[in-house]
Amino acid sequence: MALSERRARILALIVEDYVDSAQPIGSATLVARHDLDLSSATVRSEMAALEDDGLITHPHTSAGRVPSDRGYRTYVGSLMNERPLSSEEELTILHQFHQSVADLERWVALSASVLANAMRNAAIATLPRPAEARLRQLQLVELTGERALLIAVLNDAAVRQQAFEYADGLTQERLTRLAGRLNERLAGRTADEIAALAPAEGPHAALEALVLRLVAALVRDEEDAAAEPPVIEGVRELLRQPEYEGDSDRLLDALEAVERSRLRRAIPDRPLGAEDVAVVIGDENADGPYRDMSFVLARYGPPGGAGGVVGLLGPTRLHYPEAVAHVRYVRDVLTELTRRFYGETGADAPGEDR
Amino acid sequence: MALSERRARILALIVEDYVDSAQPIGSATLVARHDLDLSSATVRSEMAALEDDGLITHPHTSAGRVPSDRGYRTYVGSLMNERPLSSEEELTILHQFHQSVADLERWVALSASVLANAMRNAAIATLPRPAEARLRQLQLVELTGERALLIAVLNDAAVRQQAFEYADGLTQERLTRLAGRLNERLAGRTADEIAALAPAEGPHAALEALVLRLVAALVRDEEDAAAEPPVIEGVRELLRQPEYEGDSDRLLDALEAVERSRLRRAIPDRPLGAEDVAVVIGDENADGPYRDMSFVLARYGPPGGAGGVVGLLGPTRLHYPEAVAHVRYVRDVLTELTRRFYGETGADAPGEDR
DNA sequence: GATTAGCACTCGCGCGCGGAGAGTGCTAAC
DNA sequence: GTTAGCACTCTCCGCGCGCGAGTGCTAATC
Repeated sequence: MALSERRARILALIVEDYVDSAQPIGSATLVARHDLDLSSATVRSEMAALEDDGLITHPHTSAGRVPSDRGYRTYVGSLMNERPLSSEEELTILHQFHQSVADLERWVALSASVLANAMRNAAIATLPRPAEARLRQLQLVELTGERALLIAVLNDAAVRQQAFEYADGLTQERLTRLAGRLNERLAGRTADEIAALAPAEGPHAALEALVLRLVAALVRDEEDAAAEPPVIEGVRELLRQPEYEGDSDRLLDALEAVERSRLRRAIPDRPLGAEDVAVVIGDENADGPYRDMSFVLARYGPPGGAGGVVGLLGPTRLHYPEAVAHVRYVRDVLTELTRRFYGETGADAPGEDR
Repeated sequence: MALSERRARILALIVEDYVDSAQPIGSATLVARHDLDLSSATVRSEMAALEDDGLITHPHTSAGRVPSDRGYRTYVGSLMNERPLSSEEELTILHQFHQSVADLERWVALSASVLANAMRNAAIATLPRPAEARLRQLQLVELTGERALLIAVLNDAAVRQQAFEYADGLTQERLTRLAGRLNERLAGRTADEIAALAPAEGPHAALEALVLRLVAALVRDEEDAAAEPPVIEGVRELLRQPEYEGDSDRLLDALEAVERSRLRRAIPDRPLGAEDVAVVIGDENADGPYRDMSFVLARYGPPGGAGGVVGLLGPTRLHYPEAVAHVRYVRDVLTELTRRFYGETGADAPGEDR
């Protein structure tokens, strides 16, 4: 079903004009706008053929054409010209990162914010997750004699905490000693390894067992990419898109789509490691509210190392070339920042392949 | 300008009917619905008087009456019957807390969620802030030889972290020793006290000075109630209210109003300590997007101790009696949970008055 | 003097209609 | 294969109209 060059050109023009104008594109308008050496009648017959191929549709008989999801897919897959960012655009983006404080969590949120602003759509980003979570160090802090706080530092420099109760006389001294002993045994271990350990015999066995259980759970959570929902920015930009104008129902649907807990389930497994920038269009999405939206996603972080996902979310009517270019660039910036944050000799050195 | 009993009764009925139906209330409807021993004509003249007093208005000449902000204020201030929750309702709420894990942050979010569900409106809650932040313990963890992580546990059991760089040979051993020394000097101190300390003389003075600065900043941040924006739940419930139906512009305005960063500035200083449950109606709000919304807020947490704010956000057309009752009850639950979390002998004992 | 019945009047809302405009699909000629 | 021409289809928008809810005023009643 290879498209003739002319037909492909027309599809591309329809996509681009429609993305710009949000109006169905008629044959005459198309010819006029682009000074085509074709009559509108010819364009009409090509359009009819494109419609037979399922690449464009009619909202109704007497309206212009609109790309279908398959039309967008074809456009993204083989028709569009990637448009690398100008160095000016790159500088504008870099500038925003340089103005921010040196904090990875802030950077992740900023990435989404930058993308959202540049593309006038919603953007998402997940906090980095290590390829493999290992405990680096733990600390126990007495709170009240019956309550204590377990603090775990993981190999990716994340800090997790968990309060717990233990009826039987907690003192800071006892906790500090226990933490010291456990650190010797647990440092550098994964959740599975920690869970497999038996507590040392002795008067503190019960407390130690409790702490072991909690640590194992914290470390396991850290590996779970779905544990923390992604940040989302630019919801208002998204909802201001013409697709939602005056249509409160669709607007509320979209609002449901951008709920963080829902996004968490919708995105993470998508852009598999190597893939450059993944585009998921309309009905390629499994979950209902995303069926008329598109994701443009990329994984950031050094290969095999700690990483997350960053990208755009908008109606299927997206400026895909710009979107891909922006996501790629922001991803690269974020990868570099991640690498620098964890140190060049990062905890998760390249070479481990999962 | 004391209202006659009858006039007050009519105002109350208008408020209640309008809150229920979201439709302007006409004189005849009012009489019919409540079997009043009055003719619609009498009610009409009372309505005219209420309108002269600025307590109700007309959307247009031939429509029924709608309470004005002042009307709501009068109703809330002296007309409404407080409606304590039934024990059934209380149980439903308690049940939701008991099903959740024992984590204060979770509880705070849950409070908002419970309120939002019960009242079909948005609800907000801020994380507890101590009346006075003191350092409990700190820990230093080496990351890469040039980067390290500072972890501070505060008296309210909050854990804060901050990565930092130090060019000159960081080893875990050196950091652990420094942490031990600093803990002896800093435990129980406030931000100001920490900032005033001079680093000990010696080879580690520069590093110690750096850490001191960072710790002081972390502790100071903790006292700042505005540091962390409130959680918000039930946005969709709010936006489904009839005031926004089919009116995308108002809907987007409301969406702006529920942005966390905006809420942070809009709420915290409001419900001053002792006040029971504070109601802020419509144009009593200073910030634009809240001018046609109402807050029902309460402070939670033991008096003088760590606490935050929890409450409702909805259109001015709110079920105030139910809202106040729900906010009060959830506040009480949250206060109790906070107290229990920090221990009965909590770090911030009652008696300190700021 | 307060209350009420009666009535004219107002105004928003929903509905059907008609014309304009944009665009299509088909056919016949180039 | 391409194009001019044309009939046809639909949406959108403005208009007028009648309905219904509700008001405000007046005059009669308790």
